[in-house]
Amino acid sequence: MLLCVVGASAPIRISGLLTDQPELSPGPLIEPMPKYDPALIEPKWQAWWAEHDTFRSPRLPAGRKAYILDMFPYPSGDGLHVGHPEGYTATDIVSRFERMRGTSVIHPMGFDAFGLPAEEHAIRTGTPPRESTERNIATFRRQLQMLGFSYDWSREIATTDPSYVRWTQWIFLVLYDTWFDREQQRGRPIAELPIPDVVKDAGEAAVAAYRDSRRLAYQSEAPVNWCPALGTVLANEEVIGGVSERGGHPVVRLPLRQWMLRITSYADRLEQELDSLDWPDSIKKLQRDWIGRSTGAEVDFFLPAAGATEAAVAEAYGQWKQNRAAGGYPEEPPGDVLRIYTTRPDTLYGVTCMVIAPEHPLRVRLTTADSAAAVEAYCEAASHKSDLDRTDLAHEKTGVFTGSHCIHPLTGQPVPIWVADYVLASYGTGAIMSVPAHDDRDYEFANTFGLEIITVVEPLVGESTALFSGRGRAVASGPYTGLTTEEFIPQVGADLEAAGLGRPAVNYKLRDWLFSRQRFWGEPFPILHELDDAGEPTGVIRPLEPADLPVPLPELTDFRPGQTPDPPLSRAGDDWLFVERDGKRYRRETNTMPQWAGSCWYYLRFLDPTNDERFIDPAIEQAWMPVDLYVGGGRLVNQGMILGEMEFTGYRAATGGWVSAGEQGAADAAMKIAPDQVEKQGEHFVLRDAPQVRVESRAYKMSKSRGNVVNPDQIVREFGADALRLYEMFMGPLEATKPWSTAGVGGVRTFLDRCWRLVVDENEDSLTLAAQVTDAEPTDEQQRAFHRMLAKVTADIESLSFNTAIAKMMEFVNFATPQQQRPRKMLGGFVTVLAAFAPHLAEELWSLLGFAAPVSLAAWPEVEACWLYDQTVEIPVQIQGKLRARVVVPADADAATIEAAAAAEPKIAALLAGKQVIKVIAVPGRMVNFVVKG
RNA sequence: GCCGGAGUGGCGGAAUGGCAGACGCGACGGAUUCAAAAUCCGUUGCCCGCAAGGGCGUGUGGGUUCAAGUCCCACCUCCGGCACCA
Repeated sequence: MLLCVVGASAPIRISGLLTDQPELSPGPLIEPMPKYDPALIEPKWQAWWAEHDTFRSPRLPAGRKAYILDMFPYPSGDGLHVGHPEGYTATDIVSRFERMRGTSVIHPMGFDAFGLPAEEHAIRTGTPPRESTERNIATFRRQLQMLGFSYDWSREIATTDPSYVRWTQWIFLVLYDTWFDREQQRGRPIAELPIPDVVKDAGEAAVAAYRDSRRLAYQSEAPVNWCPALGTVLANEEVIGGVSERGGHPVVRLPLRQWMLRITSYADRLEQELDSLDWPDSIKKLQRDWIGRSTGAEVDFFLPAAGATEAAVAEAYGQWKQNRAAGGYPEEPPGDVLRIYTTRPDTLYGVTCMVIAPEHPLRVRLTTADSAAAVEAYCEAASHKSDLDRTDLAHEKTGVFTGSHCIHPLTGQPVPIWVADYVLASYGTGAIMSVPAHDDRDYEFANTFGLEIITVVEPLVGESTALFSGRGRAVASGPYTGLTTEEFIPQVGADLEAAGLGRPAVNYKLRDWLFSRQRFWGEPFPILHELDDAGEPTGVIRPLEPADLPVPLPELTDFRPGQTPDPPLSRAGDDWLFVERDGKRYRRETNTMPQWAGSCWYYLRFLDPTNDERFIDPAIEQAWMPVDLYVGGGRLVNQGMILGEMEFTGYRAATGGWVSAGEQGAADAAMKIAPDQVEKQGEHFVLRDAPQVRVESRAYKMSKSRGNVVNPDQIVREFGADALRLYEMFMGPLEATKPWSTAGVGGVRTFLDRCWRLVVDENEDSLTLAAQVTDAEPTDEQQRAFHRMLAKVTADIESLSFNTAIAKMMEFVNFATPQQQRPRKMLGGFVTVLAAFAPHLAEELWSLLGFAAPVSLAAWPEVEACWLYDQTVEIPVQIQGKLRARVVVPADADAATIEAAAAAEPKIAALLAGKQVIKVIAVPGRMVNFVVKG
């Protein structure tokens, strides 16, 4: 330390800015800088931290550990907006705080870099997505570093890195090679799938097909939103009112071969595991609703041959029932039945029509010649509606009669079959029995089309109404009449099962995940399609070997979509597209994976980002997981948790498992948010209902309402990074939606200026410690002020209440500013606390005070409890609960003492005179209340 | 429609059932200055009052309690999520 002491109590001149260690010198001497100038000190300390690897985390934690994870940002071309640094600053404060308390902290950052915007940019400009993505990442990295976040940058990853893509593709291979064992409730290698004898007997192709039907990753024909004019497939959100959001072009729903993930296999297990998770009930409920488990029954309705006479129908129906009674209920619905799912099999006698989804496979067959034109027109129109349109708008019921009937399995009566888009093809069996008297939607439908309404349930109490969807007692229900709903459902379920006409069933709102996109900028699938001699696909699929990974993206010059929904990769050169293996010719899969394929496991790769052997070393994972703090989106938690879970299960299955069964509960919850402080905040905080959405929309509102984007670069230039960080934390609790106010940044900047002046004399020409900075011991008053501040800030960081922590630091500065003696020891302690929030300024002040850098790794001060309590306290005195006076009493005075002191207070004595005191409540150390009469 | 969450000064927001409005912004006053900026020190919920003092105040209406922003009931408003899942 190059200090030149001019006089005992004279200002201390500092000719070097830092310390006496030459290797720590920040480089060229900076001109005298008596004013707080973040533009100088912030880059200086960022460079220092980088040079000294200040925030590098160990490979394995030593002692207490904290995995502090941020939202995985998509590096958009616009760079960071002011919404981003909020969560990032919060986690950075905790990271710095924990580090200073000696915790092993891992706090990484990376980029979720696949995605649509880069591709659209490529289409517009011809720039390859990789180029623009790398440029955008560079901007993001620069901006994040500019804000002084204490990331371990040596762990930076991007989902687009070939070394990362490799493992994303590898995970897919594991999923492809895994089936879900319902009995054991876990994934197992496909080779262990028991093959039924009937399948075995049918030959190798049948066995392969059977396996394919059980794999966690499988192909299916799923409807997508195809916009011919834009030449692209659109997400549901991009389709509004049947036309594309951009351009207003018509959109059709058409089935395309897609890759799916069989998450529904996990529905029960996920729901059960929710019980064991230590999450707020509201979040659990959200999750539970999302899984949407419902129980009920499947029932088959007999479909007579078209045009058969009444007698022939009766005959065939009788035969069918006999066969069913003998052969039981078939796994898959045969062609002669319409299978429906209902949660209320007790309303079977109230069925007045059947309704199938427009996409129902039997639709064409069930449509009679007379009705064909109307049904076709209806379904054509429905295909132009996205799922969103069908559900979003006013639920006006539409539909059309197919012209045919089925036979009621209990009454033998014919029931008309309609097509209506309020029935979703993707749920249950895609067909329902309509019971207008006891279902809102069916009631509306029946009213719209003048269908019969038959009441078969009456409320247990009160009057019967035209529409009653509650539970009650059965009427007009044949042998079941008189049963309550609770008795009826199991009874009829058992009867239907015995008769082979139906069975109890469970359904989920949760759907299997669509895992493929017809896009360029995503991970290619490590899958080959076998071709025959004519070059046509044989339908045989061959996964690549792990050694073949990563499959790179081909070089394309034209990223534009084509006239058909063929993915851009199908236009790749032959050298990429066609592959030979074992003398057979293959064509690569040309779909790509969705953005979340890479982003759902980023938190694992951070722990072991350069591992070439595995996607993560199990020992490392076991040591660092679970994530201790995550401030980000609930939606991300949803999908992250569940996909993470699914991949984990697949992973364990594939590798023989390294997580013992007993530990699964804890390890499975990949995004589990563990530390106590989060629980204290409960749902208000980290586990907000859908914080990601809220954060995004907040940023949107901020920028929209102000008419321009608030750019962090500009704020940092004007006020400094420390001021921006502090502002984001100070304006309110973390979970609240806060409007951006540039004036508020000025307020916290003033606070930082005041911190600066506690240490530096601004009136001198050169950088000079303030004359008040001394080596004296702090006074008792100073000790009290400091330790109270310290205790509050420490507790507030633990509960993530940064706004009140900052308020307390401001109070401390307000206290310290007029102090004529400001002991170096006290200032050092304050700067240590400040370092978690405004690290650049803190480092600078720390050095100026003569301590060895970095304060970022200095020990967090211990709270000395003896300074937290006064000898005396001032307590309120109330009469009838109204504040009338205050008295000063010893802090440890008992109830009788303070009561006496209160009664003796002149004003109280005057008010009590002539009144009868009925009761006195005296709480030691808190208050006294007199209850009087008269 | 269903499920959450929230309503406190001009504004952002504090407040284990025990002094409502910490802290900051804004506003006002003072010191400093030739003057201003900056800085420092004050005042600042509303109403009545020269003052001492008093009254009213946490979306609305009830309730529990010696005591309610905080707990209970009903309602209003806003925000968020889910939403034709049979």
